[in-house]
Amino acid sequence: MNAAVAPDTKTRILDAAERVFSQDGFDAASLRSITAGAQVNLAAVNYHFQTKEALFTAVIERRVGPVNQRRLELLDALTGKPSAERILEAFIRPPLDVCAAEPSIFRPLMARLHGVPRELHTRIIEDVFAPVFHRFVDALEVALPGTPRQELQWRLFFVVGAMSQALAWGPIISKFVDDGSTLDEDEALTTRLVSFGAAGMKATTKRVKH
Amino acid sequence: MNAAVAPDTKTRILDAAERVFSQDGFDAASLRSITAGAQVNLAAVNYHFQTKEALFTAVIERRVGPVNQRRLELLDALTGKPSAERILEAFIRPPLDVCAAEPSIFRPLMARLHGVPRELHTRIIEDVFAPVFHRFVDALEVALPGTPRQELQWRLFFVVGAMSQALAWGPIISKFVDDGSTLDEDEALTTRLVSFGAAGMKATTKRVKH
DNA sequence: GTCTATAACCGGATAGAC
DNA sequence: GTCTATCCGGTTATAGAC
Repeated sequence: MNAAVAPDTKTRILDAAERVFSQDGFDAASLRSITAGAQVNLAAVNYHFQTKEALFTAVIERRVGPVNQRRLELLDALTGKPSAERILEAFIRPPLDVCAAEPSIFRPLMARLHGVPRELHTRIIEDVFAPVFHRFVDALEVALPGTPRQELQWRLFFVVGAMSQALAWGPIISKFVDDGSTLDEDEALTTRLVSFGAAGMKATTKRVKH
Repeated sequence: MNAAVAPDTKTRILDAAERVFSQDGFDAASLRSITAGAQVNLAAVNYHFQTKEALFTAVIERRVGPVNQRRLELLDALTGKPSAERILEAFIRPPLDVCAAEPSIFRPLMARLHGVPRELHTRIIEDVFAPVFHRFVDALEVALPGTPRQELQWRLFFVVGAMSQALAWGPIISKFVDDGSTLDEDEALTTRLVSFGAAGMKATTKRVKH
């Protein structure tokens, strides 16, 4: 009922922190620029979040939870014996939808989360992401019988990497892609990732020369 | 002839910087920890490299050049009408070989380079990596006729992401992979990436529901 | 070329008033 | 809950001796 009232201090800090962490990364971001953006006092962040690390964790958790929940919803909605394509789409679409909503923020934020792990990220990834990851591996095991589970795990990891790469470098990818398409955003990228990833998932491993 | 003499100041700084940047990232790394590791004075780094950014660039360039040169050598050595597998192997093997040589340093360093772009990285990537990238797209265009060049560019980008992901998270990937294989390092990872990437390259794009 | 010393500044965190 | 003021340590970069 109450339409978009002015957000409270804690929310304003989270919003501003999201912007600044996304743009500068954890180390280069300063609490001062965050509090300036949130138009709150520097001390407020310590009152509400204690430390910079805890603030970062809060920023990530606010976004990562819903994405993973949506992934599982889409996965559970698949009926029959779903193909690798449809399983991957359930995995890929939720984060890309969020990124499409506000690219300048969520794209680098997601890409950073999947980038080089800091102890900070690791806990979040392990606790929140690992269960979802394994649910999708389970589904892929049904869709692609005969492929060792371990292989499917590696390949799903590769898909995460491909997605993360597209998010991170999307804005300047035109430097590499010839035609004018700055960034076939949203739907085209999802399609590309799904068809690439599904094909990779189905690969028949050949021995490379040894 | 002269067997491994003590490296000079400039080289010691580069070596130490490589370690520290790799471990902490550009922002969190401090010149003080670098000069401590190199056992040189703080001012030496400014004398030899002027700024922290220039030092970082020098660190990257020292490693990235040889890797790309080796990539092109392997590509040129392919005879006949090489398959996507062999082309991708020429692309993937050189960086993975370097990473295998000293995993704790080069894995995160390479992964950081391909991570979220800072203005800093962007120039290096554009100048040094883009020409190599296009050479490989050329080769893939011959190997996979009928696939639009633009599509091949996106997919090679995805391969870079998969590789980068494997490098970045390799050390803790055992949290996700069920069996004990902490890290099928080196050869097995190359094989996995080549077969996954080649299959993805050959994907026939299907329309995702719209 | 390499050092010491220091400039000039910015970082996170906190104490204590209101 | 929110502010002001401040502590204290760390940062890059440079000036100038040797």
